[in-house]
Amino acid sequence: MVSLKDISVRCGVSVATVSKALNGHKDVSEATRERLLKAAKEMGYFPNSQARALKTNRTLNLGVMFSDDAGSGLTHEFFAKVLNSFKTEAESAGYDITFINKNVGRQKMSTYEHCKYRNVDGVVIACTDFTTQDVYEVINGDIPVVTIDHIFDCRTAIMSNNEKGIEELVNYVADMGHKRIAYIQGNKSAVADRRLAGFCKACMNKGIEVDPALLLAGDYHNPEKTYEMTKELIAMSDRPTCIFMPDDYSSMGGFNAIKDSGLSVPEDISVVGYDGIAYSQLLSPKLTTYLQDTATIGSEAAKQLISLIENPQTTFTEVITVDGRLIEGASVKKLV
Amino acid sequence: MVSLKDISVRCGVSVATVSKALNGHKDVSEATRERLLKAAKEMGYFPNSQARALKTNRTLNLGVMFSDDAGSGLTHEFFAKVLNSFKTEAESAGYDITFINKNVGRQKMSTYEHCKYRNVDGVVIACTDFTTQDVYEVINGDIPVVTIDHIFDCRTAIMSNNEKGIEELVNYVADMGHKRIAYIQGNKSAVADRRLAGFCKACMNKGIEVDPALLLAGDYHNPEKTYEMTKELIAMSDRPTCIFMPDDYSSMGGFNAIKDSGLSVPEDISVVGYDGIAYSQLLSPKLTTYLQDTATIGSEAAKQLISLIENPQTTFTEVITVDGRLIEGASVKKLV
DNA sequence: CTTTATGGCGGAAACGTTTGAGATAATAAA
DNA sequence: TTTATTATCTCAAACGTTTCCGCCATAAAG
Repeated sequence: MVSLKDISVRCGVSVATVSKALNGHKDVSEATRERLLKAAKEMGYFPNSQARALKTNRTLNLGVMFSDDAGSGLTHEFFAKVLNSFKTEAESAGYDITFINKNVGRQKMSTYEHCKYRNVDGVVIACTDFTTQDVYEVINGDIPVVTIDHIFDCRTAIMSNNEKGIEELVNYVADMGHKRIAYIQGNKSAVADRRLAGFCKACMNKGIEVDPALLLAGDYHNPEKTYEMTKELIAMSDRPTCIFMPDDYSSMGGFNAIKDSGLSVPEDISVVGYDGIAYSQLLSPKLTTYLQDTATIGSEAAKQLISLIENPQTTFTEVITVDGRLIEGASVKKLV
Repeated sequence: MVSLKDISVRCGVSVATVSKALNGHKDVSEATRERLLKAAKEMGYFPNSQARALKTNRTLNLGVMFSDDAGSGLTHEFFAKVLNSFKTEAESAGYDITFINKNVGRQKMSTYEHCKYRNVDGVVIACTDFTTQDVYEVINGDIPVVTIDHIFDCRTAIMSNNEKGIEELVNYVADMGHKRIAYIQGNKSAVADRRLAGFCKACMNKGIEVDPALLLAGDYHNPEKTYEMTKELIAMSDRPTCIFMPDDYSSMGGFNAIKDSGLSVPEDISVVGYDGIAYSQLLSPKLTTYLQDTATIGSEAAKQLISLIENPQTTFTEVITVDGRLIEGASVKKLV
């Protein structure tokens, strides 16, 4: 690999001058700067990121912390889309991304230690259990952090507007004439709490009674569980006319439960999802759901994180809320 | 951050000795080694990966090169699963992974230059157009490379056994009594070629005529296109009794086309997919498809790549074929 | 008792950068 | 003419490792 030294000997200047020229310092003449830039390009020079990092304590690397359990993680469309957008934004600012985890390799280390070892400039935490020791360590550490869909004190958070999303769905469903609305919730988490709050609030506003019997505890991303819950709801004496599923993916379980009961969507029972994944619009009937703005969530997370990194003095933390958009499918029937 | 030097002054030995003790060199007594290890642990020492990389020219970082266009990349379940498995295997060997691309950040650089800049120890290439300049540069470079689902001379490749997969599907369908089988292919690529070869071969073996009119050019991961193609097939005077879809995701388009034509699966027309994604088993009827062994593909890619890295002398390149498994759903009807 | 091996350790250079402090020369001000 | 200022560049240290080489004991061999 061609180094600063190679350029310096070729051009008859010192290494320092080359470094300064390439980094745009002002104490090098325009003439030599151009000469050096030209030589660097010709020789195919690229800075050695490790050497630079060693000296500057900046790696231009962003850590991504998430749960790679089956069902969440990379194969989760929401996370994949957020990550993709995060990646694009980060890269345009010159940052690369590295997956951070409890590395079980040669050295056993915690997630936070992993961050330190790799010297990431910042970390984004998403789609994971936020109540673990590993997360706390990172949150309490001295590395810039942005969280997605979870709020910690003194840390910037990007929040998908789950409350508003559910509210819009409730309003839509209510306007279609539904009164008995069931809600199969996702697993206990900040997101689930906010959705539930939105659900109750919107129901109140629409004058719809929230029957506790219709609030079931389900799981995100778990069609089997959702199948069961849906069956339970169907078996009820005064069955709901509409079911809120934990998310689009799970809703497939709900669809099947309904079908297996000899009923159909939306004639006999209406269904709404959440997420707006691609598949939801390939179903028939198309699913009425709430599309989370993953592009904005990801890019905003990257922007905020980079801002924290590049302005270390800012102790100011923000909570940024990202709205989504209701997608009207054909899974909710208009009641007379 | 605590460094070797910190440990050395605390324990009254030289930096060199600490380094050697921690790296398991033999020229340090068992007594001092233990003393130093203990101190290192107490002080919370972790090696500085950049400094180490600078000296050893090994970063313990693996580059992942893929296409992040919409439709492929992270949101593609096949790739996501392969990546996840690759990641797990790599991490257990102490490697982290970094996404490699044409970085458009501060410095404009090609993918290969990006590899050099980040000093990745090796690169895996998957799910991308293998005929681009960017890929050639990497293939012809001096970094260890493993490719997935594409074979280059002198480079190790992991191949999902597409040929066998299609063959098994054809055999299954033939055994169910089908004679007129249509095949909507994916976009022109090595994978598509192999699948077509498998298709033709298996048909011959089963004594089934391959009607060119039933071999349509479609796209992978494109339900809309598949919808159209399926419509065309349905409109034919002597309509096929079974359709091979490009992949499971696309098959949703096929399902909808059939439904929209007032027909149903599998009563009127049978369907098989490819990939074995989670959704395929949530459809009703469940899709008969071929599950690619993404876990093995990913982990094998990592193992091979690491082996190439850690045994630099081996000029030996392999092509490793990974079989999958047919999943029998209910989308193929048994003909009398 | 001298030589030779060996086990344990330290010195120091090197990897490729960045950066503040100095050096030099030219220019401007006094 | 002297002094101050500026522009341009070099020196050298530093970042945290690894590793070759050499040193010094002690032990084994002659």
